[in-house]
Amino acid sequence: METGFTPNFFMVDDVLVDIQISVPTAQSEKKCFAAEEESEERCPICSDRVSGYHYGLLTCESCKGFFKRTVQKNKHYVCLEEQNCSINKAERKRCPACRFQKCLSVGMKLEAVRANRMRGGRNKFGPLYRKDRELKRQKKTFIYDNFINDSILEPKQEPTGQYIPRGFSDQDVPSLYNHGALSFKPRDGSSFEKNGRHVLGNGTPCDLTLATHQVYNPYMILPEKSKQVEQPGGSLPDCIVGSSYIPASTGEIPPLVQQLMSCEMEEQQLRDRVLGHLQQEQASRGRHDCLNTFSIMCKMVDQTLFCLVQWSRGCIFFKELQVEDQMRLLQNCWMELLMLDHIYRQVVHGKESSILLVTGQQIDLSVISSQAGDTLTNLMTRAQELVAKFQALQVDQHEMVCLKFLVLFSPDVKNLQNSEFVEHVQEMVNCSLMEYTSQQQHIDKLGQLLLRLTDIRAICMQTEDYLYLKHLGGDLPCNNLLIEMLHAKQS
DNA sequence: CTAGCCTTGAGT
DNA sequence: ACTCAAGGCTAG
Ligand SMILES: [Zn+2]
Ligand SMILES: [Zn+2]
Repeated sequence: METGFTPNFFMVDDVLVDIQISVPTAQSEKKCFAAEEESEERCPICSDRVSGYHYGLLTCESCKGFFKRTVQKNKHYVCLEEQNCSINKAERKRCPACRFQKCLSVGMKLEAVRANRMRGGRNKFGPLYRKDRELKRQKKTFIYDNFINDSILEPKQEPTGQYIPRGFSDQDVPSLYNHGALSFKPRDGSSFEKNGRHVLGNGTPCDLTLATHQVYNPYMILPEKSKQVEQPGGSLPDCIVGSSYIPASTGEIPPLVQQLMSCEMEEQQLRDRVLGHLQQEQASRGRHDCLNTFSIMCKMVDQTLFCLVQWSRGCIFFKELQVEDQMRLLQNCWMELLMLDHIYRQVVHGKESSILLVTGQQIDLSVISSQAGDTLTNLMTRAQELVAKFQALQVDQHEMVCLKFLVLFSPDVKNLQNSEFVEHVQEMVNCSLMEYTSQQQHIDKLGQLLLRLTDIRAICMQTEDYLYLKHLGGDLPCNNLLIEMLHAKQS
C-alpha cells in the first residue's frame, strides 16, 4: 500500500471541500465517483478518515487516542471560549474540552476504556459493531437503489437522528432581552450562561424565591401539599409524599431489596430539609438581596447532596465501610445518585412538560429551554429522554434503589481499601435485582436498566464538567459541598 | 499533548 | 489462523 500518496490526496480533498463550494466540474465528479468505491465514512467528531470502530462507533485514529488518553488519565479540560468550539481536523487540537464533549455527544462509550488496561481480545461491543455494519450496508444499498430508480434525490433529513446535534441555534438568546431585566447586551459576545446570570438575569425578582410573598412569576408553583399525580395509563398512582409505591413485581420481594428500600429517605423528609434550609437562607438574606435562579439551584443541589451523604451513612453495607472508602465511593458517584433520584422523581411526576424539583416546585421545560443556556438545555433534554425510557420500562422504586446501590458500590473506584467487599455487595445487589425483575413480564428489564446506567454516567460526566466550568468562572456559590465534590473528581 | 504505527489476544 | 478493537509506544 502506497503510504505517501493517500494522505496527501485526502488533505487536498479536505481543503477543497472545506473552502470551496462544490461546483461539479468534470474533475470533481470523477473524484466523487472514485471515492464512492472506497466509501470512506468520516469521523463524526472531526471529519478525519475513520480507522475502525473505537469505543462504540466509527472514529478516526486520533479521536480514538484522544478519548483513550482522556478517560484513562481522568483528564478534565476547560474550554477557554463558549463551549461550542468547532471540531475538525485542522482545529481539533485547539480545544480538548469541546472535543471531549463532542466525543461523548456522538456516543463514544466510557465503559469501553478498560480499567485493567488489558490489551487485545474482544469486548461486549462486538455485536453492536456488527449490527452497525449491517445497518450501514442496508442504508447504502437503499440509497443506491433510490439513485438508480429515480436519480433525483430529495435532500431529506438523516434518518439516524439518534444523537442531538451539537450545534444548537442561538435562537433562545434574544428572548432573554425581552425579559425586561436585561437592558444591555454583552458586547464581547459572552453568553449569559458563562456569566452565571444566565437563567433569569441578575436584576429579575427571584423567581425561585422562597419568601412568603411570591413576586410575579409566570411559571413557578409552590405546592404546599404535594399534588396527586395522575397517570394516563393508570399504572403509576405513585405518591410523592410518603413511602407508598406500587411494586412492579407481583411476586415476592427479595429480602435484600427490602433492606435496601428501608434505607431510603422519605421524599417528604428530603423536601422539608432542603426547602427549610433554602428558606432559612433566604430569610437571613433580607428582602432585597435575592439570589439569581442559578445560584438557588446550586444551593438546592448542595443541600440535596448533604442529604445524600446522610442517606449513605445510614445505608446498610455502606455504613460498615471505613470512612476513607465511603468518601471515595461517594466522590465517584454522587452525581449519578442525584441524577437517579432526579429521574425517578420525574417518573413519578409523570408530566412531560415540566420537571419536579426536590423542593416540590415545578418548572416548565419550555421556560428552561428558553431561558437557560445551550449546555444546560441540552443536558436537561437528555435527562428527560432518560426519564421517558425509565417510564417506558415501568421502573419502580425497588429497582431504582437497587440501581443506586449498584452505582454506589463500584469496585472500579481507585485506591479502595476494601474493594472485595464493595464488589461483593454489588454482586449481591445485582443478583437481587435480577431476581426481582425476572418476576416481571419484561423480557430483559435488568439489561435495559443497566444500559440506562451507562447513559446516566455519560450525562453526569458532562454535567460535572459543566458545573466545574461554572465554578472556575466564579458562578457557583462558594464554600459548599457541591464544590468540594466537584474538586474531588479533578485528579 | 498529538497521532500514526505497533503489539495483543478473545472471539470467530 | 485470522480479525480487528483494545492498549502501548514514540517521533514531532
Ligand atoms: Zn476524529
Ligand atoms: Zn471549546
